[in-house]
Amino acid sequence: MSKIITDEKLIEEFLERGVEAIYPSKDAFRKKLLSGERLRVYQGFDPTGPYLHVGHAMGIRALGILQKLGHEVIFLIGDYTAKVGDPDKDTTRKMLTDEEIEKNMAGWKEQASQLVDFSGENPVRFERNYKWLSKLNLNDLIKLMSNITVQRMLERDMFERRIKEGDPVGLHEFIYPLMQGYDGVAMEVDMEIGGTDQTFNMLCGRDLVKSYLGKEKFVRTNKMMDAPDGRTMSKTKGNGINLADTPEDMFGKAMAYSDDHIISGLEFLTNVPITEIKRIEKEFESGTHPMEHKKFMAFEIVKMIKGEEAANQAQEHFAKTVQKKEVPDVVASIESSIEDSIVELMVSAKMAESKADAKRKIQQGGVTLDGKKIEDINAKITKEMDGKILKVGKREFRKLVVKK
RNA sequence: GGGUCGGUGGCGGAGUGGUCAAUCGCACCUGACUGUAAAUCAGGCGACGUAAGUCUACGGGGGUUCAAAUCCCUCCCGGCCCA
Repeated sequence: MSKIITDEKLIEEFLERGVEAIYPSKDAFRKKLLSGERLRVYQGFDPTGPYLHVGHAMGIRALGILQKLGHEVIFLIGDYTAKVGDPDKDTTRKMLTDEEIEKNMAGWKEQASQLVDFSGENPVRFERNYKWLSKLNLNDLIKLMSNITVQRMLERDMFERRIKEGDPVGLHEFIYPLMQGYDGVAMEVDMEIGGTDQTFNMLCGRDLVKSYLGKEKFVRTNKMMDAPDGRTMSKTKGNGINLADTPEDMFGKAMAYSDDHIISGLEFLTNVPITEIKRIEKEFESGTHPMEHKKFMAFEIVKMIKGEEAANQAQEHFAKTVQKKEVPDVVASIESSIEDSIVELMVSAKMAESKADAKRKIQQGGVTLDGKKIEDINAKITKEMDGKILKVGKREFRKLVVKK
């Protein structure tokens, strides 16, 4: 059992950065953290997609702070709840099969381990809610349901809207908040962390913990960061900056944010001190070039997840390939033989989806060899091409290795 | 159980016998431009084929027809209303 630390700086960091609200209040939770009591905290993740993204990183990093403070941290995988599907804004989600869930879960530990520690003397623990939810019987369910009123469910604006517009609302969707809330009961937690989209579910759970265990479950809601395309970042849509992305991709995706996301990006997705961010915000207003700030943000995002060295490399890569349009330092090579067709080579190297796609790319002028456009869709590999760089689109580079 | 509407490409959603590989929007791809992988603009977007064309595809199966996503039969699935 590890010692509880009451480092005020870390505590303030936990209470402030990226936080929308803490229930019942920040002060109450600060007091709790300072009390020396060891708390059990968790965040749940539904395995609806294979990749965690930087939005999840906000919560995971918050868990990491509590881990450092010596508290007991649980990384909950909602393998059972994912089967029901959290009610979406306007659609009923389809239920996932076991295989899909297993597939999506693979690699999560690795992705999350960039921000929390799954080993050491106070390791973050994995749980799966299948363990307890699958055992609930009808009596248990009825008891659970008696804690929440239909009125409260219907109040949820998402349901309200769907009903008004004649969109279907599955009855099982009402059970979702109860199941999520029961997780907290089963694990006897003191706090749950989640995005603001989880507020309703988490507060239902707070009531359940109070009623079943007679104690307070604190709730921290995180502000939500948009994806670079301006929509909400989502595992299902796959539009986020993923924790499993290469540093180069992360950097590039971060640079795709519009300028007005820079400040919130710095606050939510990096470790840059809040005071520093305030300073940048001021500088921003006085008219420094946003590009520099955005690069700084991209750099810091990569640094937080992948480390400083990777961030440096990613930045260099971006400057080279995107800004100067040069060939990057490290290029994967592909083997080919003389007389192979370029088109087929592109397909086998996954630079095009099909031969038709490859031909289209050539016809549209998107394929170059050492900077020279390939015009002929029937072009064949020659021995002169050995060692040259084949480029497809803006950022696909392969070095040709021609076997004699 | 009764009535009714519907199941079309990754998604949304047109299309009701040939001119449909299927309007359009989103997503995606390529190009131009840009501080940016943003925005904008242009083009593309089933597969195979240099092409003519061929094949596969409009919930599943069967049928009518010279010809079906479109008509008929049947099965499966869903919405809404009534009981």
